[in-house]
Amino acid sequence: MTPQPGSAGDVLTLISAGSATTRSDLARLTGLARSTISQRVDALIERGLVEETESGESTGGRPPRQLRLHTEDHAFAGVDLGATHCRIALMDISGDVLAECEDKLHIGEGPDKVLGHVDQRLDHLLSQAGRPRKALRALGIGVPGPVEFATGRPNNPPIMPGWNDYPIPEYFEGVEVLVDNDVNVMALGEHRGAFPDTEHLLFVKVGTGIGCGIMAEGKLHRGAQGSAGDIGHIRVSGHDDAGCRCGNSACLEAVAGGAAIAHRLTELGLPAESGADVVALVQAGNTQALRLVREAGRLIGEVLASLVNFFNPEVIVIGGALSRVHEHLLAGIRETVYRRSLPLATHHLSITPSRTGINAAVLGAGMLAIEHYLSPDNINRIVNA
Amino acid sequence: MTPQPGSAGDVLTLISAGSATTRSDLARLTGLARSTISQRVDALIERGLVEETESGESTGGRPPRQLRLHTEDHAFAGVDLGATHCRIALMDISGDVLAECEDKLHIGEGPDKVLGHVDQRLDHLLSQAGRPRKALRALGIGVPGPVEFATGRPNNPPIMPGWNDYPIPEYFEGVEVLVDNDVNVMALGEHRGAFPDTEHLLFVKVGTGIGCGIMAEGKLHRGAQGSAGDIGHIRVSGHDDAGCRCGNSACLEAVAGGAAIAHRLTELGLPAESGADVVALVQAGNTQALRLVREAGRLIGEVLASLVNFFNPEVIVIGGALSRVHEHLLAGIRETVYRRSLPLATHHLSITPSRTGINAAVLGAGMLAIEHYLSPDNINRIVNA
DNA sequence: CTAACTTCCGCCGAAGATCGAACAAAGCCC
DNA sequence: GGGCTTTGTTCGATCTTCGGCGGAAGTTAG
Repeated sequence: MTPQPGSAGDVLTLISAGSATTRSDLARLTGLARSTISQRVDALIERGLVEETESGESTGGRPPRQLRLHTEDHAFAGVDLGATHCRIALMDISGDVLAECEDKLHIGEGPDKVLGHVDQRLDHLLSQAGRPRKALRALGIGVPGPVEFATGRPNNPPIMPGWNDYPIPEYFEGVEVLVDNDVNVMALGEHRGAFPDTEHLLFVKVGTGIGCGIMAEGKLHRGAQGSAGDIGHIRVSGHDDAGCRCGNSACLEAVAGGAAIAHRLTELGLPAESGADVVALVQAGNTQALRLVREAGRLIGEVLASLVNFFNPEVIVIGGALSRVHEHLLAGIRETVYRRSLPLATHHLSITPSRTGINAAVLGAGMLAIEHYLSPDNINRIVNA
Repeated sequence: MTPQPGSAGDVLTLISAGSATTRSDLARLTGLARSTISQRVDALIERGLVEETESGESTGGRPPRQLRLHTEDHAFAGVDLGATHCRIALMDISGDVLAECEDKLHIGEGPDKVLGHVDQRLDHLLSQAGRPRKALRALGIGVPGPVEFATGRPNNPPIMPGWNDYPIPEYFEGVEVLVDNDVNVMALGEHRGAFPDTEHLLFVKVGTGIGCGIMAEGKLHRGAQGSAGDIGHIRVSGHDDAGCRCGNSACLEAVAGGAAIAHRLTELGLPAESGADVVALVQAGNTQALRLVREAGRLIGEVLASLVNFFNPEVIVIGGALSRVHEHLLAGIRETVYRRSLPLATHHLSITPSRTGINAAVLGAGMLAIEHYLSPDNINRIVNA
C-alpha cells in the first residue's frame, strides 16, 4: 500500500527536495525520534545514497553535520529527441549536469538507428564523466509524439515514421527507461527547474507545431490516453479557411505555428521554411515577421484564455523555438488572455518565457528518470534489499 | 506525514470502498498479519465505526464474518444551495440517504436567513431519521458561485449578494463544514455515484449558466484560485454580437445557456424566462425550441472539443436543468466533439447524460462531508484518541 | 582561559507494534 | 463422525521505535 511514513524513502525524499539538510531537520519534519532518524540515515549512507559533508553553522550549540545526496555512484540521463536533433544530458542524482551533447539526427531514420546513436552517445558521455556504464540507473526520453507512458511505446506519432508501438525501453538493457511526450518532459523540466513550488502550471511550446504540458498538483497530467495537452488542433475563430494537416480547419497550429507563419511569410515574398527562419527574420527587425508573430501570440492567447478559465493555472510558461522572440509573442498572448479570461483566474496568473530555455526537455527527461529512481517505494526496495 | 500503511484509517478506507468485506480480505490487501488486522478491526468496532454482520458464504471452510460500516451512530448531510432552491439530504456513513427535503429559497436573502433555514431543516431531518443532533459529524454545502475551499468563504460570487467572504463554516457549531462550488460537488456526486473507477471526468452543468466540474485522478481539480471549470465565459466563434454579463462578448453562456435560449425564444414570440421554460417547450414538441437546444449543444460541443484535446478525459457527463432534454443537447455536443477533437482523445471517450440527475449536488456535497470524515488521518485521530 | 550553556548525535534499555505459530471455531465433504 | 478447509483469536518471540543519558563540539559569559 502506501509507503511507510518516515521510511528511508521518505527521509531521502526530504533530503533530495532540500527540505532537510540535517538529522535534526529530519526529526522535526517527520516527527520521528532522533535515534530513529539516525538509523535511517545510516542505512542510506551505507547504500551510497547519502553522504555527510562538513559541519554546518552552529546555532549556539554543536553544529549539525550536513547531509546531501551522494552524487558519485549513480548517473542518470535525459534524452531530448526532436524531429531533427538529439540532445542528451548526463546528470548526477541531484540533477546537476555532468556532460551533455547535441547532434543533428532525423527521427525518421527509425528506432534502431536513432536509439543506437543514443546508446553510443551515452557511453561517450559516461566515459567523459568518468563513470562506468553500470552507474547509469535510469534514463528519461522525450519524443515528438504521443506515447503510452506505462509501456514507453509511441502511439501513432505523425512525425515518427517507423516508431509506432515500438517498445523503446526494451532497447536498453539493465537501465530503467521512461518515455514521454517531449512537451510533457519540457513542462516537467521547467517546473522542477524554475517553478518547483507552483501547483498548477502550463508549459506551452510554440515551435513548428504548438503543444502544451500540464502540471496539476505538481505532477504531470497525461489524461486518459496520454494525449492531454494537445492544444495544437483547438479551433480558433475567424480562420476557417486555414486547412490543417489533421484534416480539420482553423486549428491553432495551422494559423499560429512556426510552420504556418513561415508559410505566410513565404507568400509575402519573404522566403522562410521553419520557425527558426521566422525567428531570424524577427531578430533582423523585419516588421512583417514581427507583425505575424504578434498576431500568432493573439491567437495562442485566445486558446489560452479558454484554458485559463477551465484549468486555472498559476503560471503559464512559453517555450519552444519561437519563444526566442518572446517579447512579441508574449505581448500578443498577454493582451488576449487578460482581456478574455475571468478576473479571478487572471488575478494571480503570471505568463512568462521559459527560464530553462533549450534545456527544458533534457532536464525534464532527466528529472523523470531521477524522480522515478528516488521514489520512496524504489528507495525502500533498495534499502531493504 | 503520510498515514501509516495498514493503519486503522487505511483499513476503514478499504471497508468503506467495498474493496474488503472480511478480515481475510483485509489481510490479503494490506499484507498485514491476520492478528494485526483483527486488532485494527476491534478498535474500529469499539469506536462504533464498523460492525459485524451475519456470517457470509463459506468457501469450503469456516465462513468469514462480514464487516461493514456501522451506519447507526453517525449522520452526514449534503446541502445543495441554488439560486432559488435548497435541497438537503441526510445520509448515513455509507452514503445512503436517510431523509431529504427540498424548498424554494432565494440565496439572495443572505447568509443568516439561508443558513438559518438550513440549520432548521437539518434538525427536522435528523429527528425524522431518529438521530440526535450530535450524531451529525460533517456537512457538505454546494453554493452557486466561486468559493475559497480551504476557508469556506464565497469569493465575489455574482449571484449571491451579501455572501462575499462570509465564513460559512463558522455558522455551524460542533460540525465540520466543507463548502464548494455547486458544479464541483455535482461532479463529485456523479463520479462517486456513477463512475467511481473513472480517473478523469468532466461534469458539464447546462442550466441558466454553464459550468464544469473537473475530476482529475479521481479527485476534484479546483485550480489555483478555486475557479477552475468556469467554462461559461469561454469564447465561441461566430457570435461576437452576443454580449455577456461578464462584459465580454461571445461567451458560451451568453449563446448556449438556458437564459440565452429563453431570451431568443422570447424574441421569436415564444415567451420563455428560464431553462425550465425551454425544457417545457422542447418537451411539448416545439421545433423552434428543439432547434435552439440542438444548436446550443453544437456550441457547447465546440468548447468541449477544445477541452477534450487539452484535458483528455475518459467521460464527459452532461447535467443541469437542460440535460432533461439531453437527447437533443447531446446530439449537438457529440456531433461537434467527435468532429473537432483528435481521434486519440475521442476513441475511448464517452459523452453521457447525468445518471444521478437532480441528486448530483446533494450526493456530492454529502460525499465531500463523508470522505472528509473517513479520511485515514481523521480516522486514525479518532481511533487513537 | 575557563565554565556554563546549547545543540547534535550515538548508545542502550524500555515500551510498543507486528508477526507467526498454535489453537479454537465453524462450516463442507465423504 | 472424522478429516479438510478457511476463519479468527491468543500469546510469546521478534523487530521497531522511543526517549533518556552522556559524550562531542561548538557558542557565550565572565
